[in-house]
Amino acid sequence: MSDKAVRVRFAPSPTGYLHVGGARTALYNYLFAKRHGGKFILRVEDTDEERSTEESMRMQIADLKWLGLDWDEGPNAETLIDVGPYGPYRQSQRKTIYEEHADKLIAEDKAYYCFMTDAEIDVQRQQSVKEGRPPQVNSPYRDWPIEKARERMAKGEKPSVRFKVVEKKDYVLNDLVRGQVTFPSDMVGDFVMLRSSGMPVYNFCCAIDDALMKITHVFRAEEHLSNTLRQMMLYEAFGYELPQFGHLSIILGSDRQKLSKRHGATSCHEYNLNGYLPEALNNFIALLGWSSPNAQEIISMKEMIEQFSPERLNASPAVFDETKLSWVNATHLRALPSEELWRRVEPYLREAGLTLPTDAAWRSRALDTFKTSMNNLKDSVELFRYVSEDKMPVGDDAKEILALPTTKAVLEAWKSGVEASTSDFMSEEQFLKLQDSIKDSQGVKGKNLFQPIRVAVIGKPQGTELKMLIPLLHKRTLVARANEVLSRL
RNA sequence: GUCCCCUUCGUCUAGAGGCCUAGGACAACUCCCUUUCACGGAGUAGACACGAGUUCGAAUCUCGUAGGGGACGCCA
Repeated sequence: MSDKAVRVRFAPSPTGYLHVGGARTALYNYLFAKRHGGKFILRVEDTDEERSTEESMRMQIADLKWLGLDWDEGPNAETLIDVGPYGPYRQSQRKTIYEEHADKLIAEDKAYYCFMTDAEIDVQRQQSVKEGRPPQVNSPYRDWPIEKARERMAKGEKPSVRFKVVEKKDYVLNDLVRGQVTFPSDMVGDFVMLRSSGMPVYNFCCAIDDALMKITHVFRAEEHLSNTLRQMMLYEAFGYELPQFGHLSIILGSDRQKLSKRHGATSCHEYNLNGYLPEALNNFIALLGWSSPNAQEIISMKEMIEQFSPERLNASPAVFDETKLSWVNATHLRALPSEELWRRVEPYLREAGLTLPTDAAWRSRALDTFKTSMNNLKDSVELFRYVSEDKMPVGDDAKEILALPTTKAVLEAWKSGVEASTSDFMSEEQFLKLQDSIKDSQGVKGKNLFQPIRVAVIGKPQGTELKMLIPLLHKRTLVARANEVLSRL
């Protein structure tokens, strides 16, 4: 590793929400920067005018913030105003930089104006494929004198600018993840640097920006591996120093195809909405392609920063396993102190419109009894519905219990017992005493005793322990629910 | 088609030539705890893609085959 100050970047294109694959790329870059006391830069690759939107940029920024992946340089999360000495950080605002670079290469005969039309390019490509060659273009404008090109431009024609691939040789990349990778230069044809619209193309601005922003290490997805050849050619042409590259394996869906929308939730935003904790998502995606040296499965951001090293990055693709994510999430969730858990759960409960007691002791008690059955924050809604003052639905699975010959008497005894209680909330001991007295007076025990009571409390025969549940419910709710069930008998 | 990358339990992975009778985690299954459900605890089952080579010795190195993925855009 070089002794230069570490500078890494995450460079998303703003087209929709942040994808989990992008989040993992961002995470690794962030971890590497923090591990080495370096800088983490956010650069927006918005050169595709058709698809890029500021709205998407805001969405991705919000997702990054949610994950806690804060950047040192780049657009400010609220104002979008650039922060840092190497701006602008949005490629659409760097056009003059790219033009100057293109002009330099044209002047040095390392690039040229190309007037080929889409149709001409298409014909060539098809011809190449037919002849078993790679579908590269051979531009007839490659060796045109510059004056001739300028004449046509003066007439209003808008050419693209292509890089001139000249020397036939091998480019050797020492990849941090894959080791030595050799690309023959004829793997690519003369590629476009500047579109006829004047907008630069990914490979061109990526190389220039990484160089100008003094990026030292580039962790990015595997699909960019073969792009690296073009970028190496550009670095060479400009005489810039090449950063270190690490090409990450891609994330697959359960069918082993590249993870995409049809696999279900793929954006961080959806996981956020569905009640996943950012620390859990970070934990889970980090382990898709990286492993902790001490085999930790549950790991905090702080620990990941301490432990992260590219040598433990895995080059083979990984399947995104929702079931394991769910476990990781549940584990993080249960480890949260109750005040913190309440803070996270509260928006979901509020959205569901539940009427709940407001005192802290009640909340923490409720959380303690429910968190073992929660896999995500959203699960809290159904659980808290039981202890809210709201009407509860009585499920079909309660029918069998309600049909028991002893049920009616048990529930009448239950109801009058609750009504006789002197406090608003029964204690665990009071409940146990009441249950015992019903057992004695009705001669019913076991399942036939506690299941009807549970139905009269939560509307279904299975669930949380009654002695935990009852003290969370106000007397009037208990009575109302007992009445509701009794009315069905 | 051409080039590049990848291949260890169902899934994520450990593994840097002898520590491997291949370890861990999720999931599955069994048992324990428990008047239910969940949590928790203890177990069981389950993998080196295939074929050659190198070596005293290969999951690990080399080559080939097969399978998967990526790139070959005026997308990123």
